Amino acid sequence: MTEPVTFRDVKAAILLRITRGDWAPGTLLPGEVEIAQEFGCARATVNRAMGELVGDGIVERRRKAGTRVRLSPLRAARFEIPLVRREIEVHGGAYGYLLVSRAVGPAPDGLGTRALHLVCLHLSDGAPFQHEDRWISLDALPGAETVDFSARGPNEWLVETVPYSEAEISFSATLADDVLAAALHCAPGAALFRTDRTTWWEGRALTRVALVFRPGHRMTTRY
Amino acid sequence: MTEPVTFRDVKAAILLRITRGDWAPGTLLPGEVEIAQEFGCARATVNRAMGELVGDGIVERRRKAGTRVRLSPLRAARFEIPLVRREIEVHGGAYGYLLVSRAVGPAPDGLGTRALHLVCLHLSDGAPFQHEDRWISLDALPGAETVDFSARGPNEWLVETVPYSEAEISFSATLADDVLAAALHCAPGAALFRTDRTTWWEGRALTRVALVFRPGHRMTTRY
DNA sequence: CAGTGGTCTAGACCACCGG
DNA sequence: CGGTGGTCTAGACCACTGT
Repeated sequence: MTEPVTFRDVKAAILLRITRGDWAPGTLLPGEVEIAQEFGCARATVNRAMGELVGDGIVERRRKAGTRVRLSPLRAARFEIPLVRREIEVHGGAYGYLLVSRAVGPAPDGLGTRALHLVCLHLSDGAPFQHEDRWISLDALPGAETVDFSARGPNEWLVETVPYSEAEISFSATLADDVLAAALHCAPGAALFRTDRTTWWEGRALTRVALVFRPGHRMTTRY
Repeated sequence: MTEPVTFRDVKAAILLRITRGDWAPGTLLPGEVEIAQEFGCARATVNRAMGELVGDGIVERRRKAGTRVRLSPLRAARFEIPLVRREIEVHGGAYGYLLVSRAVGPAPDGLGTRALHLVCLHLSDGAPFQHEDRWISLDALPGAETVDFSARGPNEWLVETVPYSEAEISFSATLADDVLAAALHCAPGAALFRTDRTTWWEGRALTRVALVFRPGHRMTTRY
């Protein structure tokens, strides 16, 4: 018996030809049957390898047209969005939490009629790490009104309560106003990294949060 | 003939049970054979559906142990990193480019010995959109020294020359100093969104770039 | 219309790892 | 050890879409 050819073998071989320049951007690749013959494997194996190359943004495929090397490779970066507690603990810090304010009132746009407004602070080794300004829709999550958020952050409660939801997230830069500067122990006018996230479940907006990090924070990934 | 059950059907059905709470976080799911029987399909179909759920961070699988709903769902966001030109044109702007300065000198850390230092500006409808400060290793890419970057940005040349490379990217916030403020037509002290990227090919660092966007820039995605 | 990729099936073998 | 998922195969049908 000869070793079976795995889809990883095929993927690596194809990728090598592309990165080496044998198959330049725009090139039309041979069909699946032909490649399968060349490698001595089943067409399904080639199909899986190609599927991954599509996912990696290396090639494009269209029925009848065939498979082409993308003209310019699709650059996509994947960021994991950890819970603050985990993020701090992974970096070796001791996690701390502080509820700054809590109020119930009319909801801001898109969150229904009534909402809970929470402001909290997440600490690493006692020093401010992240400032959280959150609205929770009481129309969608009435239970939130009676939860005690003085010892544990709302994000942890939300993850338990509605673990699988849709979200939109955006990154931006913001200036430290007096409130943020006081909370994060930095100078007013500092540049801060900011994350905004809105979360839906079954089409209803549940919560909207603005997270502002202490100065110097970075989000990093490889691709 | 009855309709064939697709892997999408299976994935959607499983996902529904999880989001509905029938299968709470931590639950052990039935084995592939059992699910295949329930849905009246081949095991391979279930396997593919489960594979996607793993990729989406919904479940975890281990041989012998079986498939479990993740305790806390893995939150990951995927951002596409477009060429500036495309990013501007997609938003309906007319792309413009300006080479601000060009110099050859000793390379900064990690880029070898000699490097090309370029500063450029990318414009949308004539207004500054992004400031680019780039180093290109002349050890790794000697050809860059003779390229004319006065009419076209170095990113476009790089994409053609080394289309498939490894990169590390990070996002942060930065303050507008006098140079940035002048380039981006904003007030000194404004908060600006910044991207840093280092690119390797076959283990050698090729280029390092800092991209600073005009005030108010956001990076957004859904997940 | 015809050629390409997309998917399903039924069966098989195997690697891994929990009990 | 034995049960689970991981993968390969050979074959088939079909959807899409360029020519």
